[in-house]
Amino acid sequence: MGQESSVIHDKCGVETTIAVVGGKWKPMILYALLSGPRRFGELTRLIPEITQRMLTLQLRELEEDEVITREIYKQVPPKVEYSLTPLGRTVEPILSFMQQWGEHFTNTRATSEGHSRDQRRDEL
Amino acid sequence: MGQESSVIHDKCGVETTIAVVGGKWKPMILYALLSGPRRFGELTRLIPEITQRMLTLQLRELEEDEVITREIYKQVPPKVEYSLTPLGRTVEPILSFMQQWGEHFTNTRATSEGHSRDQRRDEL
DNA sequence: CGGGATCCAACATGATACTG
DNA sequence: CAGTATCATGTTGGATCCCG
Repeated sequence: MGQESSVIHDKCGVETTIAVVGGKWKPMILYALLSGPRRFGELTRLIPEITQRMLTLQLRELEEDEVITREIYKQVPPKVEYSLTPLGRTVEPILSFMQQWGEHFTNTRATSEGHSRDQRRDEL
Repeated sequence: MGQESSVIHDKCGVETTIAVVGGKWKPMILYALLSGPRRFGELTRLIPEITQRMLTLQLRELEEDEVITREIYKQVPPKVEYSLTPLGRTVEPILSFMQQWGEHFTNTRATSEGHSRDQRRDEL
């Protein structure tokens, strides 16, 4: 009883996943960290389009989510290294799945026809 | 040569996936459609918090991405039905993976400690 | 019933300059 | 080097009213 419409209160893990690994920059940041610890400056060079501001903000969020760690070496000039946590390493498979589905999606649509909603997701 | 920094131009499928199934409403809409075709009014009842405007916008995007179809029955009062396309049905597994990773993430963090970034993703 | 049109608030992101 | 601070803009979502 009470399932009259079975309303969806599906604040599901999907949202969580998107919140943690989604967005414009986090996938690239995480991808950059898969190969090992990186310094702030390295990340800006690996992801040239990102601003310092956004990199800082995204790194702080990832850190708060315990997906990465931030290690400060007390020295001059300053050195800070970012690394994936064990939890952070579990993102690799999910990113991989999302990547694959995204490519499948793009390929499927590319075959049958070619119109696009925003600025062509497959442009680069 | 030329791979000096191996810059990440990873406008990868991850972004595509997020663009198609991500966001605040699309997962719920897709979930609602997994069980079969739904009318506009049904969807608003299944997802009470969504506004008509957002439901319309999201449905249009999903339609343009060929994830769903929109069938208009010419009659009075008007009747419109939304259904998943075959491509749309392929989202089920990826949504499932994202769901599972999101729950794993939440559980992992819940055990060791309890602080949160935004308004607790696991609140409901 | 199933929207479209308009206006507005909130948030995400960008540009630029400055600092310990 | 690794940020912070400030300001401007873009994008998203909500509220409300109207229409075939």
